[in-house]
Amino acid sequence: MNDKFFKLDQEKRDRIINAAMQEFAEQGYDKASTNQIVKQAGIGKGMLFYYFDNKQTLYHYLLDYGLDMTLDKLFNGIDTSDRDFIERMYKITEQKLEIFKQYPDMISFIGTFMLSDQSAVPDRIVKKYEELQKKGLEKAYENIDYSLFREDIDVEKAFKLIQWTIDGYANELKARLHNHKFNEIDLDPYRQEFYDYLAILKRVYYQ
Amino acid sequence: MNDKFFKLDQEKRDRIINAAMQEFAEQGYDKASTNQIVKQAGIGKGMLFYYFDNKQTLYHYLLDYGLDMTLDKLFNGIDTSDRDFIERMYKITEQKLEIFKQYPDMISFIGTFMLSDQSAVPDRIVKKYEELQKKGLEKAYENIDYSLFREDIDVEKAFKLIQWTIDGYANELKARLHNHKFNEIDLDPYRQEFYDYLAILKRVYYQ
DNA sequence: ACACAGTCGACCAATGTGGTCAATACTAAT
DNA sequence: ATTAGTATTGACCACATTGGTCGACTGTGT
Repeated sequence: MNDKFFKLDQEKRDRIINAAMQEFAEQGYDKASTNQIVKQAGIGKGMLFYYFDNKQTLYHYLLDYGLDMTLDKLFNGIDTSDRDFIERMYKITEQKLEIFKQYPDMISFIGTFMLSDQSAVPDRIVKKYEELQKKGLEKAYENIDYSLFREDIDVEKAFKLIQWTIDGYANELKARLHNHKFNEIDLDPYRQEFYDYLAILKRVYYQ
Repeated sequence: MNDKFFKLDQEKRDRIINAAMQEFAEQGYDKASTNQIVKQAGIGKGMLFYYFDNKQTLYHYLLDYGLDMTLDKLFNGIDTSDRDFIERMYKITEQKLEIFKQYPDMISFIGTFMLSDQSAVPDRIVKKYEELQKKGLEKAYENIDYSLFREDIDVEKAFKLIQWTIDGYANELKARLHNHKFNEIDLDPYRQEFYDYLAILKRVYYQ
Protein backbone atom coordinates (compact mmCIF):
# COMPACT_ATOMS: atom_id res chain seq x y z
CA MET A 1 0.00 0.00 0.00
CA ASN A 2 1.70 3.13 -1.28
CA ASP A 3 0.94 6.64 -0.03
CA LYS A 4 1.03 7.89 -3.61
CA PHE A 5 -2.42 6.42 -4.09
CA PHE A 6 -3.90 9.01 -1.75
CA LYS A 7 -2.26 11.82 -3.69
CA LEU A 8 -4.19 10.97 -6.84
CA ASP A 9 -7.03 13.22 -7.84
CA GLN A 10 -10.23 11.76 -6.50
CA GLU A 11 -11.68 10.99 -9.91
CA LYS A 12 -8.87 8.60 -10.80
CA ARG A 13 -8.73 7.12 -7.32
CA ASP A 14 -12.46 6.42 -7.40
CA ARG A 15 -12.16 4.92 -10.85
CA ILE A 16 -9.66 2.41 -9.50
CA ILE A 17 -11.69 1.73 -6.36
CA ASN A 18 -14.86 1.20 -8.36
CA ALA A 19 -13.22 -1.03 -10.94
CA ALA A 20 -11.68 -3.19 -8.21
CA MET A 21 -14.82 -3.37 -6.09
CA GLN A 22 -16.89 -4.36 -9.08
CA GLU A 23 -14.46 -7.12 -10.04
CA PHE A 24 -14.16 -8.48 -6.51
CA ALA A 25 -17.91 -8.28 -5.96
CA GLU A 26 -18.71 -10.11 -9.19
CA GLN A 27 -15.95 -12.72 -9.19
CA GLY A 28 -14.91 -13.17 -5.59
CA TYR A 29 -11.31 -12.77 -4.42
CA ASP A 30 -9.73 -15.75 -6.15
CA LYS A 31 -11.30 -15.35 -9.56
CA ALA A 32 -11.05 -11.56 -9.64
CA SER A 33 -8.55 -10.54 -12.32
CA THR A 34 -6.13 -7.68 -11.83
CA ASN A 35 -5.92 -7.44 -15.61
CA GLN A 36 -9.64 -6.81 -15.73
CA ILE A 37 -9.35 -4.22 -12.97
CA VAL A 38 -6.70 -2.13 -14.70
CA LYS A 39 -8.56 -2.38 -17.99
CA GLN A 40 -11.79 -1.22 -16.39
CA ALA A 41 -10.02 1.52 -14.45
CA GLY A 42 -8.17 2.69 -17.54
CA ILE A 43 -4.69 2.53 -16.03
CA GLY A 44 -1.58 0.55 -16.87
CA LYS A 45 -0.93 -2.71 -15.16
CA GLY A 46 2.19 -1.34 -13.52
CA MET A 47 0.34 1.38 -11.64
CA LEU A 48 -1.90 -0.99 -9.71
CA PHE A 49 1.15 -2.79 -8.33
CA TYR A 50 2.85 0.54 -7.76
CA TYR A 51 0.00 1.68 -5.50
CA PHE A 52 -0.63 -1.71 -3.92
CA ASP A 53 1.98 -4.33 -3.12
CA ASN A 54 -0.19 -7.13 -4.45
CA LYS A 55 -3.71 -8.31 -5.05
CA GLN A 56 -4.28 -9.13 -1.39
CA THR A 57 -3.20 -5.70 -0.18
CA LEU A 58 -5.62 -4.13 -2.62
CA TYR A 59 -8.42 -6.35 -1.41
CA HIS A 60 -7.77 -5.56 2.24
CA TYR A 61 -7.59 -1.86 1.51
CA LEU A 62 -10.96 -1.99 -0.24
CA LEU A 63 -12.48 -3.84 2.71
CA ASP A 64 -11.09 -1.32 5.19
CA TYR A 65 -12.27 1.56 3.08
CA GLY A 66 -15.68 0.05 2.37
CA LEU A 67 -16.38 -0.93 5.95
CA ASP A 68 -15.34 2.51 7.22
CA MET A 69 -17.47 4.25 4.65
CA THR A 70 -20.49 2.08 5.34
CA LEU A 71 -20.13 2.65 9.05
CA ASP A 72 -19.82 6.41 8.62
CA LYS A 73 -22.22 7.25 5.85
CA LEU A 74 -24.77 4.51 6.28
CA PHE A 75 -25.21 4.21 10.01
CA ASN A 76 -23.79 7.31 11.62
CA GLY A 77 -26.07 9.28 9.32
CA ILE A 78 -29.14 7.67 10.85
CA ASP A 79 -30.74 9.36 13.80
CA THR A 80 -32.70 7.10 16.08
CA SER A 81 -34.95 9.85 17.35
CA ASP A 82 -37.56 9.19 14.69
CA ARG A 83 -39.25 6.13 16.15
CA ASP A 84 -41.10 5.14 12.94
CA PHE A 85 -39.61 1.86 11.65
CA ILE A 86 -40.59 2.33 8.04
CA GLU A 87 -39.21 5.88 8.00
CA ARG A 88 -36.02 4.48 9.51
CA MET A 89 -35.78 1.97 6.69
CA TYR A 90 -36.46 4.72 4.18
CA LYS A 91 -33.59 6.78 5.53
CA ILE A 92 -31.20 3.82 5.46
CA THR A 93 -32.18 3.25 1.83
CA GLU A 94 -31.53 6.91 1.04
CA GLN A 95 -28.09 6.65 2.62
CA LYS A 96 -27.36 3.55 0.59
CA LEU A 97 -28.27 5.52 -2.49
CA GLU A 98 -25.80 8.25 -1.50
CA ILE A 99 -23.01 5.69 -1.25
CA PHE A 100 -24.16 4.12 -4.51
CA LYS A 101 -23.78 7.44 -6.32
CA GLN A 102 -20.07 7.58 -5.59
CA TYR A 103 -19.29 3.86 -5.33
CA PRO A 104 -21.90 1.85 -7.24
CA ASP A 105 -20.50 -1.51 -6.23
CA MET A 106 -19.53 -0.86 -2.65
CA ILE A 107 -22.74 -2.16 -1.11
CA SER A 108 -22.61 -5.41 -3.05
CA PHE A 109 -18.85 -5.66 -2.48
CA ILE A 110 -19.37 -5.50 1.27
CA GLY A 111 -22.40 -7.76 0.89
CA THR A 112 -20.48 -10.52 -0.83
CA PHE A 113 -17.73 -10.22 1.76
CA MET A 114 -20.34 -10.81 4.46
CA LEU A 115 -21.27 -14.10 2.79
CA SER A 116 -17.69 -15.15 2.05
CA ASP A 117 -15.18 -17.06 4.13
CA GLN A 118 -13.73 -14.47 6.45
CA SER A 119 -11.07 -16.68 7.96
CA ALA A 120 -8.48 -15.45 5.49
CA VAL A 121 -8.65 -11.72 6.30
CA PRO A 122 -6.81 -9.99 9.16
CA ASP A 123 -8.42 -9.79 12.59
CA ARG A 124 -8.56 -6.03 12.30
CA ILE A 125 -10.96 -6.29 9.38
CA VAL A 126 -13.10 -8.99 10.95
CA LYS A 127 -13.35 -6.79 14.06
CA LYS A 128 -14.41 -3.84 11.97
CA TYR A 129 -16.99 -5.97 10.24
CA GLU A 130 -18.43 -7.21 13.52
CA GLU A 131 -18.61 -3.66 14.77
CA LEU A 132 -20.51 -2.75 11.63
CA GLN A 133 -23.01 -5.54 12.19
CA LYS A 134 -23.56 -4.48 15.79
CA LYS A 135 -24.03 -0.85 14.81
CA GLY A 136 -26.36 -1.87 12.02
CA LEU A 137 -28.66 -3.74 14.34
CA GLU A 138 -28.67 -0.83 16.77
CA LYS A 139 -29.45 1.75 14.15
CA ALA A 140 -32.13 -0.33 12.53
CA TYR A 141 -34.08 -1.46 15.56
CA GLU A 142 -33.19 0.82 18.47
CA ASN A 143 -35.90 3.02 19.91
CA ILE A 144 -38.57 1.85 17.50
CA ASP A 145 -42.13 2.63 18.52
CA TYR A 146 -43.89 -0.73 18.62
CA SER A 147 -47.25 0.92 19.25
CA LEU A 148 -47.35 2.14 15.67
CA PHE A 149 -47.96 -1.42 14.50
CA ARG A 150 -51.26 -3.22 14.37
CA GLU A 151 -51.91 -5.14 17.51
CA ASP A 152 -52.90 -8.36 15.76
CA ILE A 153 -49.46 -9.15 14.34
CA ASP A 154 -46.06 -10.09 15.73
CA VAL A 155 -43.97 -6.92 15.42
CA GLU A 156 -40.66 -8.74 15.14
CA LYS A 157 -42.04 -10.68 12.20
CA ALA A 158 -43.35 -7.47 10.70
CA PHE A 159 -39.81 -6.05 10.84
CA LYS A 160 -38.59 -8.91 8.71
CA LEU A 161 -41.49 -8.74 6.29
CA ILE A 162 -40.97 -5.04 5.75
CA GLN A 163 -37.25 -5.41 5.23
CA TRP A 164 -37.71 -8.21 2.72
CA THR A 165 -40.18 -6.07 0.85
CA ILE A 166 -37.83 -3.10 0.68
CA ASP A 167 -34.92 -5.29 -0.38
CA GLY A 168 -37.12 -6.75 -3.07
CA TYR A 169 -37.94 -3.33 -4.41
CA ALA A 170 -34.24 -2.38 -4.36
CA ASN A 171 -33.34 -5.53 -6.28
CA GLU A 172 -35.98 -4.94 -8.88
CA LEU A 173 -34.87 -1.36 -9.34
CA LYS A 174 -31.28 -2.48 -9.69
CA ALA A 175 -32.27 -4.97 -12.38
CA ARG A 176 -34.46 -2.40 -14.12
CA LEU A 177 -31.66 0.18 -14.26
CA HIS A 178 -28.93 -2.32 -14.95
CA ASN A 179 -28.17 -1.07 -18.43
CA HIS A 180 -28.32 2.64 -17.71
CA LYS A 181 -25.49 4.91 -16.68
CA PHE A 182 -26.31 5.94 -13.18
CA ASN A 183 -25.65 9.66 -13.54
CA GLU A 184 -27.91 9.91 -16.57
CA ILE A 185 -30.90 8.89 -14.51
CA ASP A 186 -33.29 11.26 -12.83
CA LEU A 187 -33.93 9.41 -9.60
CA ASP A 188 -36.85 11.50 -8.37
CA PRO A 189 -39.57 9.44 -10.11
CA TYR A 190 -38.17 6.28 -8.55
CA ARG A 191 -37.92 7.96 -5.17
CA GLN A 192 -41.60 8.84 -5.53
CA GLU A 193 -42.50 5.32 -6.58
CA PHE A 194 -40.58 3.95 -3.63
CA TYR A 195 -42.37 6.25 -1.27
CA ASP A 196 -45.72 5.16 -2.69
CA TYR A 197 -44.85 1.59 -1.84
CA LEU A 198 -43.78 2.62 1.64
CA ALA A 199 -47.10 4.39 2.11
CA ILE A 200 -48.86 1.11 1.43
CA LEU A 201 -46.61 -0.67 3.89
CA LYS A 202 -47.51 1.89 6.53
CA ARG A 203 -51.18 1.53 5.79
CA VAL A 204 -51.17 -2.24 6.08
CA TYR A 205 -48.71 -2.82 8.92
CA TYR A 206 -49.55 0.19 11.10
CA GLN A 207 -52.77 0.74 12.95
CA MET B 1 -25.10 -34.60 -27.49
CA ASN B 2 -24.80 -38.35 -27.24
CA ASP B 3 -27.76 -40.67 -26.62
CA LYS B 4 -25.64 -42.64 -24.18
CA PHE B 5 -26.20 -39.89 -21.64
CA PHE B 6 -29.88 -40.82 -21.37
CA LYS B 7 -28.99 -44.44 -20.74
CA LEU B 8 -27.14 -43.60 -17.54
CA ASP B 9 -28.81 -44.40 -14.26
CA GLN B 10 -30.61 -41.33 -13.04
CA GLU B 11 -28.37 -40.83 -10.02
CA LYS B 12 -25.27 -40.36 -12.14
CA ARG B 13 -27.08 -38.30 -14.74
CA ASP B 14 -28.44 -35.98 -12.07
CA ARG B 15 -25.00 -35.69 -10.50
CA ILE B 16 -23.66 -34.41 -13.81
CA ILE B 17 -26.62 -32.12 -14.40
CA ASN B 18 -26.36 -30.66 -10.91
CA ALA B 19 -22.62 -30.17 -11.06
CA ALA B 20 -22.91 -28.40 -14.40
CA MET B 21 -25.88 -26.26 -13.42
CA GLN B 22 -24.15 -25.18 -10.25
CA GLU B 23 -20.99 -24.20 -12.11
CA PHE B 24 -22.83 -22.32 -14.85
CA ALA B 25 -25.10 -20.60 -12.32
CA GLU B 26 -22.20 -19.46 -10.16
CA GLN B 27 -19.69 -18.54 -12.83
CA GLY B 28 -21.66 -17.75 -15.95
CA TYR B 29 -21.03 -19.51 -19.27
CA ASP B 30 -17.59 -18.14 -20.09
CA LYS B 31 -15.97 -18.58 -16.70
CA ALA B 32 -17.58 -21.93 -15.96
CA SER B 33 -14.90 -24.63 -15.92
CA THR B 34 -15.48 -28.06 -17.39
CA ASN B 35 -12.67 -29.32 -15.14
CA GLN B 36 -14.62 -28.12 -12.12
CA ILE B 37 -17.78 -29.77 -13.43
CA VAL B 38 -16.25 -33.23 -13.87
CA LYS B 39 -14.54 -32.94 -10.50
CA GLN B 40 -17.81 -32.02 -8.79
CA ALA B 41 -19.71 -34.71 -10.68
CA GLY B 42 -17.09 -37.33 -9.86
CA ILE B 43 -16.52 -38.46 -13.44
CA GLY B 44 -13.48 -38.44 -15.68
CA LYS B 45 -12.93 -35.55 -18.01
CA GLY B 46 -13.37 -37.77 -21.04
CA MET B 47 -16.91 -38.75 -20.20
CA LEU B 48 -18.25 -35.22 -20.28
CA PHE B 49 -17.02 -34.81 -23.84
CA TYR B 50 -18.24 -38.28 -24.69
CA TYR B 51 -21.78 -37.37 -23.70
CA PHE B 52 -21.65 -33.79 -24.99
CA ASP B 53 -19.78 -32.60 -28.05
CA ASN B 54 -18.47 -29.55 -26.28
CA LYS B 55 -19.12 -27.03 -23.54
CA GLN B 56 -21.72 -25.15 -25.57
CA THR B 57 -23.75 -28.28 -26.32
CA LEU B 58 -23.80 -29.07 -22.62
CA TYR B 59 -24.96 -25.57 -21.80
CA HIS B 60 -27.74 -25.66 -24.37
CA TYR B 61 -28.87 -29.05 -23.17
CA LEU B 62 -29.09 -27.79 -19.59
CA LEU B 63 -31.12 -24.80 -20.73
CA ASP B 64 -33.52 -26.98 -22.70
CA TYR B 65 -33.86 -29.38 -19.84
CA GLY B 66 -34.20 -26.69 -17.20
CA LEU B 67 -36.76 -24.67 -19.13
CA ASP B 68 -38.84 -27.76 -19.89
CA MET B 69 -38.74 -28.87 -16.29
CA THR B 70 -39.66 -25.44 -14.96
CA LEU B 71 -42.52 -25.21 -17.40
CA ASP B 72 -43.81 -28.64 -16.49
CA LYS B 73 -43.27 -28.89 -12.77
CA LEU B 74 -43.50 -25.26 -11.78
CA PHE B 75 -46.35 -23.93 -13.85
CA ASN B 76 -48.34 -26.82 -15.16
CA GLY B 77 -48.64 -27.99 -11.59
CA ILE B 78 -50.46 -24.81 -10.62
CA ASP B 79 -54.21 -24.80 -10.85
CA THR B 80 -55.78 -21.41 -11.34
CA SER B 81 -59.06 -22.38 -9.80
CA ASP B 82 -58.01 -21.23 -6.35
CA ARG B 83 -58.45 -17.49 -6.71
CA ASP B 84 -56.45 -16.54 -3.60
CA PHE B 85 -53.25 -14.77 -4.69
CA ILE B 86 -51.22 -15.58 -1.59
CA GLU B 87 -52.22 -19.24 -1.75
CA ARG B 88 -51.19 -19.21 -5.40
CA MET B 89 -47.78 -17.86 -4.43
CA TYR B 90 -47.53 -20.48 -1.71
CA LYS B 91 -48.16 -23.24 -4.21
CA ILE B 92 -45.59 -21.88 -6.63
CA THR B 93 -43.07 -21.80 -3.80
CA GLU B 94 -43.90 -25.40 -2.92
CA GLN B 95 -43.35 -26.42 -6.53
CA LYS B 96 -40.02 -24.62 -6.56
CA LEU B 97 -39.09 -26.61 -3.49
CA GLU B 98 -39.95 -29.83 -5.31
CA ILE B 99 -37.62 -28.93 -8.16
CA PHE B 100 -35.00 -27.84 -5.64
CA LYS B 101 -35.02 -31.26 -4.02
CA GLN B 102 -33.89 -32.94 -7.21
CA TYR B 103 -31.96 -30.11 -8.83
CA PRO B 104 -30.82 -27.65 -6.15
CA ASP B 105 -29.33 -25.20 -8.62
CA MET B 106 -31.85 -25.34 -11.43
CA ILE B 107 -33.88 -22.35 -10.29
CA SER B 108 -30.84 -20.13 -9.95
CA PHE B 109 -29.38 -21.53 -13.17
CA ILE B 110 -32.51 -20.51 -15.07
CA GLY B 111 -32.58 -17.27 -13.09
CA THR B 112 -29.08 -16.24 -14.13
CA PHE B 113 -29.87 -17.16 -17.71
CA MET B 114 -32.82 -14.77 -17.57
CA LEU B 115 -30.47 -11.95 -16.61
CA SER B 116 -27.74 -12.91 -19.05
CA ASP B 117 -27.21 -11.98 -22.68
CA GLN B 118 -29.48 -14.30 -24.59
CA SER B 119 -28.32 -13.30 -28.05
CA ALA B 120 -25.83 -16.15 -28.15
CA VAL B 121 -28.28 -19.02 -27.66
CA PRO B 122 -30.37 -20.68 -30.41
CA ASP B 123 -33.77 -19.27 -31.29
CA ARG B 124 -35.40 -22.46 -30.12
CA ILE B 125 -34.22 -21.82 -26.58
CA VAL B 126 -35.14 -18.15 -26.57
CA LYS B 127 -38.61 -19.13 -27.80
CA LYS B 128 -38.93 -21.65 -25.02
CA TYR B 129 -37.86 -19.07 -22.53
CA GLU B 130 -40.39 -16.54 -23.77
CA GLU B 131 -43.09 -19.16 -23.57
CA LEU B 132 -42.06 -19.81 -20.00
CA GLN B 133 -42.35 -16.14 -19.14
CA LYS B 134 -45.78 -15.92 -20.70
CA LYS B 135 -46.98 -19.01 -18.90
CA GLY B 136 -45.52 -17.73 -15.66
CA LEU B 137 -47.46 -14.50 -15.83
CA GLU B 138 -50.64 -16.39 -16.65
CA LYS B 139 -50.27 -18.86 -13.84
CA ALA B 140 -49.35 -16.22 -11.31
CA TYR B 141 -52.00 -13.61 -12.02
CA GLU B 142 -54.82 -15.28 -13.95
CA ASN B 143 -58.21 -15.52 -12.31
CA ILE B 144 -57.11 -13.85 -9.08
CA ASP B 145 -59.93 -12.60 -6.87
CA TYR B 146 -59.25 -8.90 -6.42
CA SER B 147 -62.05 -8.57 -3.92
CA LEU B 148 -59.99 -10.41 -1.32
CA PHE B 149 -57.75 -7.37 -0.99
CA ARG B 150 -58.36 -4.33 1.14
CA GLU B 151 -60.09 -1.63 -0.80
CA ASP B 152 -57.75 1.14 0.25
CA ILE B 153 -54.70 -0.15 -1.62
CA ASP B 154 -53.68 -0.62 -5.24
CA VAL B 155 -53.97 -4.38 -5.84
CA GLU B 156 -51.34 -4.43 -8.59
CA LYS B 157 -48.87 -2.85 -6.19
CA ALA B 158 -49.88 -5.32 -3.52
CA PHE B 159 -48.99 -8.16 -5.91
CA LYS B 160 -45.48 -6.82 -6.19
CA LEU B 161 -45.13 -6.16 -2.47
CA ILE B 162 -46.22 -9.68 -1.65
CA GLN B 163 -43.91 -11.24 -4.19
CA TRP B 164 -40.93 -9.26 -2.97
CA THR B 165 -41.71 -10.37 0.55
CA ILE B 166 -41.86 -14.02 -0.37
CA ASP B 167 -38.68 -13.79 -2.42
CA GLY B 168 -37.02 -12.15 0.55
CA TYR B 169 -38.02 -15.02 2.81
CA ALA B 170 -36.77 -17.53 0.26
CA ASN B 171 -33.43 -15.75 0.01
CA GLU B 172 -33.00 -15.63 3.75
CA LEU B 173 -33.83 -19.30 4.05
CA LYS B 174 -31.35 -20.12 1.33
CA ALA B 175 -28.63 -18.20 3.14
CA ARG B 176 -29.56 -19.76 6.48
CA LEU B 177 -29.37 -23.30 5.09
CA HIS B 178 -26.38 -22.67 2.88
CA ASN B 179 -24.00 -24.92 4.78
CA HIS B 180 -26.38 -27.81 5.32
CA LYS B 181 -26.87 -30.80 3.10
CA PHE B 182 -30.35 -30.48 1.79
CA ASN B 183 -31.52 -34.03 2.38
CA GLU B 184 -30.44 -33.91 6.02
CA ILE B 185 -32.91 -31.14 6.72
CA ASP B 186 -36.41 -31.62 8.03
CA LEU B 187 -38.25 -28.98 6.06
CA ASP B 188 -41.51 -29.07 7.97
CA PRO B 189 -40.54 -26.46 10.59
CA TYR B 190 -39.57 -24.07 7.83
CA ARG B 191 -42.75 -24.79 5.96
CA GLN B 192 -44.63 -23.90 9.13
CA GLU B 193 -42.60 -20.71 9.62
CA PHE B 194 -43.26 -19.76 6.03
CA TYR B 195 -46.96 -20.31 6.45
CA ASP B 196 -46.94 -18.14 9.58
CA TYR B 197 -45.50 -15.31 7.54
CA LEU B 198 -48.09 -15.86 4.83
CA ALA B 199 -50.82 -15.69 7.45
CA ILE B 200 -49.60 -12.24 8.41
CA LEU B 201 -49.54 -11.19 4.77
CA LYS B 202 -53.14 -12.32 4.41
CA ARG B 203 -54.14 -10.45 7.52
CA VAL B 204 -52.58 -7.19 6.44
CA TYR B 205 -53.27 -7.17 2.69
CA TYR B 206 -56.72 -8.80 2.69
CA GLN B 207 -59.85 -7.34 4.08
C1' DA C 1 20.43 19.53 -19.34
C1' DC C 2 19.24 17.04 -15.59
C1' DA C 3 16.68 14.66 -12.11
C1' DC C 4 12.99 12.20 -10.86
C1' DA C 5 8.26 10.81 -9.92
C1' DG C 6 4.58 8.86 -12.68
C1' DT C 7 3.11 5.70 -16.09
C1' DC C 8 2.95 2.06 -19.32
C1' DG C 9 2.63 -2.57 -21.29
C1' DA C 10 5.66 -6.34 -23.03
C1' DC C 11 7.15 -9.97 -20.61
C1' DC C 12 7.65 -13.93 -17.14
C1' DA C 13 6.73 -18.48 -15.01
C1' DA C 14 2.87 -20.68 -13.36
C1' DT C 15 -1.64 -22.18 -13.64
C1' DG C 16 -5.86 -23.15 -15.95
C1' DT C 17 -8.57 -23.72 -20.36
C1' DG C 18 -11.57 -26.72 -23.62
C1' DG C 19 -10.88 -30.69 -25.87
C1' DT C 20 -8.42 -35.31 -27.50
C1' DC C 21 -7.15 -40.03 -27.41
C1' DA C 22 -4.46 -44.14 -26.33
C1' DA C 23 -4.91 -47.09 -22.76
C1' DT C 24 -7.45 -49.53 -19.68
C1' DA C 25 -11.57 -51.69 -17.00
C1' DC C 26 -15.78 -53.86 -17.41
C1' DT C 27 -19.48 -56.68 -19.33
C1' DA C 28 -21.60 -60.32 -21.72
C1' DA C 29 -21.67 -63.83 -25.00
C1' DT C 30 -19.43 -67.71 -26.68
C1' DA D 1 -10.93 -68.63 -21.22
C1' DT D 2 -11.32 -65.87 -25.06
C1' DT D 3 -13.18 -62.42 -27.54
C1' DA D 4 -15.62 -58.28 -28.83
C1' DG D 5 -17.31 -54.24 -27.79
C1' DT D 6 -18.48 -50.59 -24.73
C1' DA D 7 -17.65 -47.43 -20.75
C1' DT D 8 -14.33 -44.85 -18.53
C1' DT D 9 -10.20 -42.63 -17.33
C1' DG D 10 -6.64 -39.00 -16.91
C1' DA D 11 -2.24 -37.68 -19.06
C1' DC D 12 -1.64 -34.69 -22.57
C1' DC D 13 -2.09 -30.77 -26.06
C1' DA D 14 -1.93 -25.93 -27.71
C1' DC D 15 -3.47 -21.94 -26.09
C1' DA D 16 -5.24 -18.29 -22.89
C1' DT D 17 -4.97 -16.02 -18.57
C1' DT D 18 -2.97 -15.39 -14.15
C1' DG D 19 -0.38 -12.22 -10.51
C1' DG D 20 3.52 -9.74 -10.64
C1' DT D 21 8.09 -7.41 -12.62
C1' DC D 22 10.86 -4.12 -14.84
C1' DG D 23 13.12 -1.49 -18.37
C1' DA D 24 11.64 2.16 -21.19
C1' DC D 25 9.29 6.26 -21.75
C1' DT D 26 6.81 10.84 -20.60
C1' DG D 27 6.21 15.07 -18.38
C1' DT D 28 7.42 18.57 -15.19
C1' DG D 29 10.21 21.55 -12.52
C1' DT D 30 14.73 23.44 -11.98
